[in-house]
Amino acid sequence: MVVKRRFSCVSNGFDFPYIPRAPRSSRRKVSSKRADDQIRAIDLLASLAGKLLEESESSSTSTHAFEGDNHDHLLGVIKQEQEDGYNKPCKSEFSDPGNPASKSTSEYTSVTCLQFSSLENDCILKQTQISDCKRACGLKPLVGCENKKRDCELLVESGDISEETGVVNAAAGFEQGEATRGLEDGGLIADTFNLQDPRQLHLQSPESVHLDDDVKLTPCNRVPRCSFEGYGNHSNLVCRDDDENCCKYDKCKSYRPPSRVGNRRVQNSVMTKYGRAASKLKSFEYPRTDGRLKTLYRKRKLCYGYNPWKPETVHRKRRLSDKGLAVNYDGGLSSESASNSSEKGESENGDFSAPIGLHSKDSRVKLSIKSFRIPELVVEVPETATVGLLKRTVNEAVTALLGGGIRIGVLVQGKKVRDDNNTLSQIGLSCRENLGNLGFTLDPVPETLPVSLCSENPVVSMPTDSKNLPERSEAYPALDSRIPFPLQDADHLIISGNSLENNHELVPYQSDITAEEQPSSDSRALVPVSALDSKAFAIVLVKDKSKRTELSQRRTRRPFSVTEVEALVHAVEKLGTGRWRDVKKRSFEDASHRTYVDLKDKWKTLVHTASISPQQRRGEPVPQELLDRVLAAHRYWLQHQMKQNGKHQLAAKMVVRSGWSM
DNA sequence: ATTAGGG
DNA sequence: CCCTAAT
Repeated sequence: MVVKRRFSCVSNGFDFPYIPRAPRSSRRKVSSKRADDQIRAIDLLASLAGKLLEESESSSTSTHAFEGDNHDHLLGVIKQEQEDGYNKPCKSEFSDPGNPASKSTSEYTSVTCLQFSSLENDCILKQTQISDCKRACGLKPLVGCENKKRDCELLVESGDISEETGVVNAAAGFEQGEATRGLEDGGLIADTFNLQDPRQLHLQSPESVHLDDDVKLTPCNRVPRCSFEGYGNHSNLVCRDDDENCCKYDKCKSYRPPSRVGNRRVQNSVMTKYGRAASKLKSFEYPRTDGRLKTLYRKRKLCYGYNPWKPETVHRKRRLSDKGLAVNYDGGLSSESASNSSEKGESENGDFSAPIGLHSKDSRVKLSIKSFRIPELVVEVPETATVGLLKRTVNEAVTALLGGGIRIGVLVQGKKVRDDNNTLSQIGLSCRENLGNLGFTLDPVPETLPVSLCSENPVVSMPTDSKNLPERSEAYPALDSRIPFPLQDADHLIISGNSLENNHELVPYQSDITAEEQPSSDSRALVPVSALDSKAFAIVLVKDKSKRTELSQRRTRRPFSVTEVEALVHAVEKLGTGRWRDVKKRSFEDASHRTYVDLKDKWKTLVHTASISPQQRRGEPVPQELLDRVLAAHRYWLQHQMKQNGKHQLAAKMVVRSGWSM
C-alpha cells in the first residue's frame, strides 16, 4: 500500500512537505480550434464588409451602407450631420431634427472638454483640446460606459476632405476596411461626418468648421447608420463588447494644418496604424506582435469596462468600490447642446488661414467640444475632508475613466479654491447643503517636457519655440512653420498650469469656463476653437500626458527587500513552487502590493540571480545564504515536480493498460 | 481566480 | 512588472 509521505530535504536542514500537485505541463498554449473558428468568422465578416463598402462607394448619394443592419448592440456615438446635406452620411435617427441649432454652418472642430455631474451637482471638468495640434495622439479611451442600455461617449472629431469627393469627414483614423471589419465584427462603430460642399467650407473658414448643435449621442443599444465614404476617411470608433459594455476610443487626431500640403503620407501612416489597431482590438486572434499594437491592446484593458469577450467591467468596478468609490454611469452622456461658436473667430484671427483652394484636398476640421457630461460620478468624502482629499478622490475617479494627467480643481460658486488644506465644511460645503455650489475643473497636469510626449505617435510635436519649428516642419511637411500657430507659447502653458498651484483664497477661476456656465449650463457644450486660447493647447498636453500616463500604468517598481526575500524563500521552502497563492497567504498576507504573481516573478528572478555570478547581479544584494537556499529549494522542488510527473505518467499508463485489458 | 511561462 | 494562455 502506498502512503503519501513527506519528503524531506536533509541536506538543507528543512522539511519539504509533500503536496501533491498535478502537473500543468500539458497545457497548450493555443486553442487552435477556437482561433480558427474566429478567424473564419472574421474573414466572413470582412468580406461582408467589403461588399457593403462596394455598395456604399458605388452610390455616393446613398451612403447608408449599413442601414438596416441590426446593430442593436451598439453604443453611443456623437454624430453630427448636415441638415441640408444630400450626402448625409448617417441617417439621423438619433439626431434632433427639431433642434434649431442643427442647421448651422457646419464647421467642425475638435476638442474635448468634460463635464460631469456628481451626486448633487454638475461639475465641469474642463479639459480643452484643440484639434489643430498636429499630433497623432493615438487611440485613447475616452469614456467608457458599462451600464446596460446606457451610453455615454464623447467623441472628439476631426476630419478632412477627401480628395475624391470633397467630402469632409470628421474624425480620425481607421482604414476603411479595417474599420468596417471592426464594425461588422460587432464591436466597432465608425461614424463619418460629411460636408458636401467644400466651397462652403472655404467661405466660412478654411480650417475651422464649427460644429453646432447637431452633435448627438446615440444610446448604447442603438445603432447609427454609418457609412464610409472613400478611402482616407477618418472615422470614429466605438468599441463595445457583447455585454453592452462599451468604450469609446478617441481616435487620434492626426493634426494637420491648413496647409496646402496634402500630407497624405503622414495621414496614411497614422491611419494604417489605427487600422491595425482596430483590427487588433476586435480581432485579436490575428497575431499582431508589434509594440504599438501591444500598447494599444494594453490601453484597451485600461479602458474602463471594455472587454470584447468578457466583462472585465466587474473587476474594474469592484476595484473602485474597494477604494470606497463608486462610479456609476447612469442616464447616458448628454451632450445636450452645442454652442455656436463663431466660425468667424479663427479666420478673423487669421490663425488658421490658408489660401483658399490649396487645402481643399486636405482640410482639417476642428471640432471643439467644450464640455460633456458624464452621467454620474459619485464620490464620497466626509465633510471634514480637506479640499485636497476631495481633489484626490475625484482625481482617482476621473482617472479611472479618463486616464491620468488631469489635475482636479475645486470650484465653489465658480471660484477656485486654492487652499487644499481647507476642509469642505470650511469652504462652505456640508453633506446636504451647498453642494450645488460645488464645481470641479479638469486641467492638464503641467508638462515640463511638452514636446515629444507622444513617443508612440511622434507624428508631430507641438512647437515650443520658434527654433524648433524648422525641424518639425522638416519631419512633417504638414507643419509648415509659416502657418501661424496660435498656441506657441509653451511657457505660458506651463505657467498656467503651475499657477493653479498657488494657494490662496477663493479666486475667480480664470477660465473661459466660468461659474455661470458650469454645471447645468448646457448651452455651450461646444465652443469655437478660437475661444480655447492657450488652454486649447493645454489639452494637447493633457492628451499626451494622459496617454503617457496610460502607458506608464505599470505599477511602480517596488524592489523586494531582503526581509521579503527571506520570507519568500522560507515560504517556498515550505510550500514549494507553484503554490503562489498559498505563499502569498502565508507570508505576504499583509503586503497588499505583492500579488502572488509578484511572488512568483520574484522567485523566478531569485533563481536567476542565484544562478549567475555575483558580479552580474544588480540591485540590492541578496545575501548569498538566501540565494543558496533559493537554489536548493528550487532544485528540490524541481526534482519533486519531476517525480510527480513521472508518477502521473506511470499512473496514466497503468490506466491505459488496464483499460485495454478490460 | 491561479498558475506557468514568455517578454 | 506585464501579458497571455491554460486551468
